[in-house]
Amino acid sequence: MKTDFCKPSRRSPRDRIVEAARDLFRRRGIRGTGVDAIADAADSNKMTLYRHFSSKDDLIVECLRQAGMEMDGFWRELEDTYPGDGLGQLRAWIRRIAEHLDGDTCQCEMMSAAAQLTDEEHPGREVIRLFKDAQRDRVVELCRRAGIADAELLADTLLLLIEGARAAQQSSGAEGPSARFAEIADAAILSFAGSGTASR
Amino acid sequence: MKTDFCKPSRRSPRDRIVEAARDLFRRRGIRGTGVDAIADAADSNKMTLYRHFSSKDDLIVECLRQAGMEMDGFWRELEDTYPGDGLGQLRAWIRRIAEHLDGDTCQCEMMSAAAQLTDEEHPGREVIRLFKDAQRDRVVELCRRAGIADAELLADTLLLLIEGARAAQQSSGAEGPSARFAEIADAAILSFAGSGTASR
DNA sequence: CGAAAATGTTACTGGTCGGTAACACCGTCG
DNA sequence: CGACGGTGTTACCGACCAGTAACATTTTCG
Repeated sequence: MKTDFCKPSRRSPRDRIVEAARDLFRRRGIRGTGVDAIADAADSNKMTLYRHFSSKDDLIVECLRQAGMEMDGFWRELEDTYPGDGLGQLRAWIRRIAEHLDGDTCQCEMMSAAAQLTDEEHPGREVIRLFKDAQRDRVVELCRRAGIADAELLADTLLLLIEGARAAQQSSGAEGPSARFAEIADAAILSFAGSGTASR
Repeated sequence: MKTDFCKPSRRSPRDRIVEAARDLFRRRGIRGTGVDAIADAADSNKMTLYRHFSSKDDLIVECLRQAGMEMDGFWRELEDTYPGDGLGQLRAWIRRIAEHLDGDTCQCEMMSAAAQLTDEEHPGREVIRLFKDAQRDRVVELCRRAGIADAELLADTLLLLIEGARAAQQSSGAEGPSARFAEIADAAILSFAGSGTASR
């Protein structure tokens, strides 16, 4: 039995390290974050870190994997909330992103990581690629279920708008073009939904 | 009189340093590029670099400034080619960006720099902010001249699509959503142009 | 309890990086 | 010529950083 009644927030060192790493990577960047700082922020130490991860790159990959799994969880959550309702899920997705834009932390580590892992051979890039591909497939499927005629085109449009909103947030700040992201994305959906709805 | 007939490509060390820095920053990232590598690539040396720039950050700022000036030149070029034709300039702008997407180098250093300069106090962030604001104003003006009713909304839409295309290029590769950027952007312009044209 | 596994602590290595000092070189111009 | 400004070369400093070794401590569990 775990005696976690007095330290309920205390998870395993490994989990704390990954959590701390993700936080620091978001705030200070991947290259700008040293392993000592990660271990320190995780209230652990460098040795324990290197017992769980063979290298910093290994830790980076794990962080990206966890970020991807969290997104998967969100997708499932959406499916549960709007079962079979592609349009509802699309809209909820957009709403969620718009909310998270205002937050200080750019929720999607994938994009900023892609900008920082300049080495094309970095193992993390494969994780990013797989995630993006899966995300695109999912969005295309949602568009299709929403009865959009050219589902791929709307999906790509929305994906571009989303990545753009995140990027604009970083370069132009919250008052820049990203401020009207939700409005713009909804308009895109509307214009596609109006032009053609499939059979069922 | 300068005897530059035998070395016409040899510009001043300062120019070569900035050029080399911009190239390396694009390819290996800002944090991933050391000053030694820059001086070396510029066929110069670290001392000369530090005689022209007080620090690496100073050099970064100069690189961003030059990138901004090049874009200004492109805007003027557009105005000369399509004088007074907002729609033509918008379309040419999109075409140009789409072409540059395929290239190996992400032409706009501003965005990737924004992702890498995690320090909010970095002097380069001010340059980026100013550039983005000016760019937005310019695009809004073009939309207005194109007779778009809600010029700001189309401008923000296009800006999001463009930033998104660049970001998607980095994370998903050239075959991702960015492949259809031009198509999507043109469709956005069309949908706005159809819904309302101003007086003159 | 007692052994084993996991975790923590300290100190270290080898390398990189931003930045500087001292000095030598080389063209220009008076 | 000679002074001088811009440039190149070498060596160095201090800070940081990824990763490791050796040892002490705590936790887990039979």
